[in-house]
Amino acid sequence: MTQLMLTSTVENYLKALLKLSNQGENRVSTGDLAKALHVTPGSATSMIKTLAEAGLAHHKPHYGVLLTEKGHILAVHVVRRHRIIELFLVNVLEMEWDEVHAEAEQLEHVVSDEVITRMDKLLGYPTLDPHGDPIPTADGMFIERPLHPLSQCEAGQRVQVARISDQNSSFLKFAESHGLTLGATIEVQRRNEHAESITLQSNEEEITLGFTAANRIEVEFVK
Amino acid sequence: MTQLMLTSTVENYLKALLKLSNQGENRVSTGDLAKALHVTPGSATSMIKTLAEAGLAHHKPHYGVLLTEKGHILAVHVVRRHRIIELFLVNVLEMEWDEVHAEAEQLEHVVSDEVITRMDKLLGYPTLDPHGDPIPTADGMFIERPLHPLSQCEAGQRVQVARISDQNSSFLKFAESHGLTLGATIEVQRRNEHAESITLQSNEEEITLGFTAANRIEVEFVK
DNA sequence: CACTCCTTTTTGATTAGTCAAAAATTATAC
DNA sequence: GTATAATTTTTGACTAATCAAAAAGGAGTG
Repeated sequence: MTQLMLTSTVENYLKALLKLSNQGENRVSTGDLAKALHVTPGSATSMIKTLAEAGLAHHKPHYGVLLTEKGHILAVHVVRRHRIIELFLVNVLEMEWDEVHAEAEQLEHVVSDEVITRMDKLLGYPTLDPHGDPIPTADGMFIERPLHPLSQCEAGQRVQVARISDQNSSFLKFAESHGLTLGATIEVQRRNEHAESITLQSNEEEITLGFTAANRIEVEFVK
Repeated sequence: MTQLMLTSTVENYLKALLKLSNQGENRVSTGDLAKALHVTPGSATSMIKTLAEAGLAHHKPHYGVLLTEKGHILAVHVVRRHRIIELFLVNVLEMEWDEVHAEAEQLEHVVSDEVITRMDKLLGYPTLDPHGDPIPTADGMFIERPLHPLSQCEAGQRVQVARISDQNSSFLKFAESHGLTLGATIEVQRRNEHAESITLQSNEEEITLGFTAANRIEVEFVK
């Protein structure tokens, strides 16, 4: 149980582990972790061992990694900082929603709890960040909404955009320019299973998205 | 002229060099630099060589260091970021003036120009930070005011506190608790050259400061 | 079971920044 | 002007994080 500095690097590994363990089965493979962080598998292995020694992750060699409770709590707090900062940059500093991710990625590692507390207060204790992602509470709770990936919606369905979980600035710009912003109401015109695409009516215009793109947009049904 | 990453470490060396070259004669000694940054002289020497190779400092071995124009510009920009952040933390996030220095010390290395520009605008293009230090303009100009160290004021003089250039939180708390805040008007009661102290009337109370403490407080004369 | 393929781990090297301690240089004192 | 003190530089070693490439492990196919 060696004591470990919570460097930016360590925090980024924790965040990636949290994200990856929530999609698909729980255990995270070294390869997936390495890809998510743009490092070689060897680098990932060595950091995994470091995290395990510090009691932040369980590691069964050749099988997979998983955060411990301690590691999970730390990771959630990094996510909380990130999302509060994003919302702060948009609501207070009036930055564009597509440029705040990169900025928050830097700030999340250096901003103190004191500052996060004050931002949270100034923002009125928000529950969602500018992309519709839930902001964990100060004691580490996520409030998840029952949302549906746009890629799985049927023709004729009227839905409301609730979350765009892509951090790529150009995708966000594209979405916005076609009326796909949080809260916008759109209607699914048709699906094409062979083309793996879905066509929407949004903002007086028709737009077709591939399933993978549509998968990154989550919606609520509108009756 | 090796290209150099502007890491936090490098920026801190540049900032320290800027500060030290403005007090006393221009050249900065390795020892003073090391002390300012709490590193050993050997560490300072090695970073000085790195800075010199990158064209950010001139180094004459065993004599001293000095920033080049390029290094100077970079250093001033770090100071600008620091002071805008400090003011932002006090004015927008309502933090205490004594706790913002440490926070800004971290943030100054990661906040983007975009964010600084927006903070600057939101604050109304300020010229002074919460401690009365001038904020350099975006093109690197300092607007210095003609101030006088409190330690050199004569008995009977009425003065206004204009700058408290100490980054130590407990000193700032102490000053504030005795009415020594920016803009406060105080009167010098007497000096004692042997005791190296100066006694002031401030806020209905009398307070005596040693010359070194009083030296960190700068004032304007009030007629 | 044996062979291949893919993934993971290990090994050895590299870089930035640091320290401790030895060596070199400059400054001070008598 | 030589000895001593103080400062600066050099040297060698260490840590965190990384990569490239070699070695080891596991899974699937026949």
